[in-house]
Amino acid sequence: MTAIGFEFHDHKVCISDTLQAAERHCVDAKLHFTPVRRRVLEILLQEHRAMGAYDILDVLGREGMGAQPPVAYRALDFLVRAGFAHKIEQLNAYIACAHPGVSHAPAFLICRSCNAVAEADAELAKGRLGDAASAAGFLIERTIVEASGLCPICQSAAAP
Amino acid sequence: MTAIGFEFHDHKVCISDTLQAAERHCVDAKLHFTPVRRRVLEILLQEHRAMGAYDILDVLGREGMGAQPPVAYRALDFLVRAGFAHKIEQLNAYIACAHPGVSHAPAFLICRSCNAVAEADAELAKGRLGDAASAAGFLIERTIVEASGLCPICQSAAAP
DNA sequence: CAATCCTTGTTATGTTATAACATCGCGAAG
DNA sequence: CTTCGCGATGTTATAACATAACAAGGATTG
Repeated sequence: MTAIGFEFHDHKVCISDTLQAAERHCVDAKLHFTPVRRRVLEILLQEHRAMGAYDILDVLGREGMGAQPPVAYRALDFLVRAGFAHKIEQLNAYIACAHPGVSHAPAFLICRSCNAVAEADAELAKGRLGDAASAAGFLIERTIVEASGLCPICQSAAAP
Repeated sequence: MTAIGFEFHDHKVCISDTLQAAERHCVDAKLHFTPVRRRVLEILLQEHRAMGAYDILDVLGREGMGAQPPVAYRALDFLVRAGFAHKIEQLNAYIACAHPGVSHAPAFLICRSCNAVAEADAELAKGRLGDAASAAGFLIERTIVEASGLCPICQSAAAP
C-alpha cells in the first residue's frame, strides 16, 4: 500500500468501484446503505478532497435531501464507522477512504496550501508507538496520524 | 502529587520549573511572555489535563483578565507556536507540553474514558512515515499523532 | 399484524473558533 | 523628544462545527 492522492488516476472507475465495493460490504455486513448515505459517499468520492459537513450538506440540500446538519453528520458517522470515509481532525473535514475494504491504520498527508489530502499507511508507525504505550500501561484502540506540509504541486508553485 | 501521564510526581516543582524555563526561552528568543500568556500556561500546568479554550476563558474571566474568546485563543496560539503547549485535535483541547525546551515530535495517548492525556515521543514513527511521504513527493512539516484508548486506571476500573 | 428497531425529518441549541476594528504601550527612527 | 510603527490586548460580532431531543415513517421479524 502506498500513498495515493498526488498522482493522476481514472476518477470515474475509482468512484464506481468504490461504490460497488461499499454496496457489497453493506450486504455482507447487513448494514443499510441508504440513499442519503450512498449519496454522501458519492459526493466525497466525486470531489476527491476533504469536505466539511456543511459543504456536503449544501450539496444534499440542492438535491432535495434534508438540509439540516444532522442529516450530514449521521451519514458521515455511518461512513466513518463502516470504514468508507475518514475524518481529518486537523481540518474538521471528511474524506472518502482510499483503501476501502482493506483493514488499515490510515495516515494522512495534508497540503497546507491547497488542502489536498493523500492517504498513506501508518501500520509501521503504530508498531513503534504501541511499544511506548504498553510500557506505560496504555491500551491503544485507535491511532490517528496526520502530517501536514506541501504537496508536490504546491512545492513547485512555491519554488522561486 | 497528582497523576501525570499515568504516573505520579511532584506537581509544584513541575509547574515552577516549566514556567521558569518558558521565561528563559522567551528572553532568549525575544518573545513576549505577557501576563495573560503566562497565566494561561500556568492554568494548563496546574490542571494538568487537556482543557478547552472556553474552560481556560472561564478561569481568566474569574480573575479579571478579559473573558472574550480571542483572549484565550491568542494566548493558546502563542503557547503552541512557542512549543509550550500542544493542541489535541481529537478533543479540540489544549495541554501544556510535557517536554518543554526539548525539540520533539509529540505523540499523545488519550484515554477515552477519563480524558487523561500523556505525551510520548513520535520521532520513530515519523521516520517511517517520512519515507512514504517523500516517495510521494510530499514535504512533511509537522506531524500529529494521537492514539486513543484506555489508560491503566480506567482499564482496571473496566475490568470485572 | 404488531412490536421493534433503524432511519430520517426537524427544531433548537451547544461548542469551537475567527474576523474586524479600536486602543494602548513600548521601543526605534527621525 | 516626539512621532511612527508594531505587537499585544479589549471588544463586538459572527462564522464554522456539532449534537440533543423528539416526531414520524418504513422495513424485519416474531
